[in-house]
Amino acid sequence: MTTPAQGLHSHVLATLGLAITAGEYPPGTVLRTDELAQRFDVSRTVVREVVRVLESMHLVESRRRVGVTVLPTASWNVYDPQVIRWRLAGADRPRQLRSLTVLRSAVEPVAAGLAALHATPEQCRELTEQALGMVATSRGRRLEEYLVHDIAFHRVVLNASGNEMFARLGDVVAEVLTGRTHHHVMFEDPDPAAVTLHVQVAEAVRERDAARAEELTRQIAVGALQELDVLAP
Amino acid sequence: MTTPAQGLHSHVLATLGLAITAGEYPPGTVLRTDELAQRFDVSRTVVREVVRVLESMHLVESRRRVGVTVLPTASWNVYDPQVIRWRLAGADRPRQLRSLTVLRSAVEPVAAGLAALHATPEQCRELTEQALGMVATSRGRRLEEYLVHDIAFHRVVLNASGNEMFARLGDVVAEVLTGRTHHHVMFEDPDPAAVTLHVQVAEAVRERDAARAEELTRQIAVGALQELDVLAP
DNA sequence: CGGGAATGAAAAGTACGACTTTTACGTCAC
DNA sequence: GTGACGTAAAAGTCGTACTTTTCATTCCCG
Repeated sequence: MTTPAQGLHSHVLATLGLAITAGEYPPGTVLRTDELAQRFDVSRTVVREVVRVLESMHLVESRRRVGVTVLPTASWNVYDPQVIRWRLAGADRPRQLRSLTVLRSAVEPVAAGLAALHATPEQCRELTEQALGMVATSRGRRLEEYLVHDIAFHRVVLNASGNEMFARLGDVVAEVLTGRTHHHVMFEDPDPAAVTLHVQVAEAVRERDAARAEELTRQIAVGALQELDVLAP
Repeated sequence: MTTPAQGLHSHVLATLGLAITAGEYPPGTVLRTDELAQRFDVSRTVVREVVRVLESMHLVESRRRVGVTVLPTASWNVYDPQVIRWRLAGADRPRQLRSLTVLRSAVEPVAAGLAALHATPEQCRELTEQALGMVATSRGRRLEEYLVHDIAFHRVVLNASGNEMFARLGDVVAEVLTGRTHHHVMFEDPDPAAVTLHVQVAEAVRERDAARAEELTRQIAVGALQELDVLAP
């Protein structure tokens, strides 16, 4: 249960962050720093630093004479990669996967369209390479290898879009894809239609066909959403 | 230069965060906690807590025997509202506005489509009300009032989408709209076409016409992007 | 002359204790 | 019942002492 931790701070932060995002402390719950220090057997100094970080993620709010109050989900920094990781590791992983997939379905098509306009030759090459890698590993239960190419592919698209906000979603997409793959108990091979679409996106980007790249990526997104509906209706 | 600050921590955090995001410390710059403590005339405790928060935003990295290293822009948590605010207040505000507007153009149409499916009657009412408010204040240089309605409108759409990730972009949109309005020196009235589109989006959502809501919102987004191109080509 | 191990020191990490400041809450007078 | 007031609880701040990690220099041996 308790992570090894290379540093007291990390350990306490991970434990508390996970517990809060998992809903173990309902919103409104108040924690006291002294109590936490005692519970984790660390100094108040360490606890205070952890609380400050949690506060910057809007998971908690610290007020004098009251204590550290757990905030409602609505105010959490749900874009913080750390928060995303905690939530994906916790109880409402399905809900979280759905939210993130919907976000992907909005962002990635537009990113692909922009990538078609801005991708460097190097990025085009990389894109094609990853797409081919997906093809090569799409049969014979080589899901782990497939996943690597899939993640790399989407990361290149997001980076090539030239938009910094899109680029930073690379980690999120990686988490989603990883979560999805590992959640399906990894038996079936990936959808052949999806594989083909990825190859076509690489083509469209190489040919600078923004509209086509966008539309194809939208189809990939639709597929991902449908897959979710099948899994958790 | 130094913010008033109700709390030493907030003050130091705001000052340092702003300085770093403004690029005053190029990536690779190392700061030492003792030095910072001296500079701000606070204890090392306070500085350490600030550094921990900055670290959680991936603005800096703290390593033993080395110090606190400023990280390159690519690793910053650009979705952190605090980081967004700092950057919008700083030097590369134009770049930042553009990035965020592109993000909006990807997200809001999809959100509007979902809103058409999920909006409660109360949300529909609110949407119509804000759209009408925009119409009422769109003439006679009542830009401040117009802005309030505009922000409220987009916030309702994002919330009504039922997707938590979208909902949390409400603050971002608010910042973008505010920044845009205040940056145009506030003389001209808003584009009448945009006003009409907002009214129509409200209609489409009320009538549960997802495709139309999405398409209309896409047009709003296109308008916003063009506006940017005119301002900063 | 080169490379690897021992050594030293610099800076962050952790701990503790004392003190300050804010503020929720209960009390008492009106 | 309402409002002023005092109390105490908890976070905020500080200073200091100590530990741990790790970079860099040096020195020894091959």
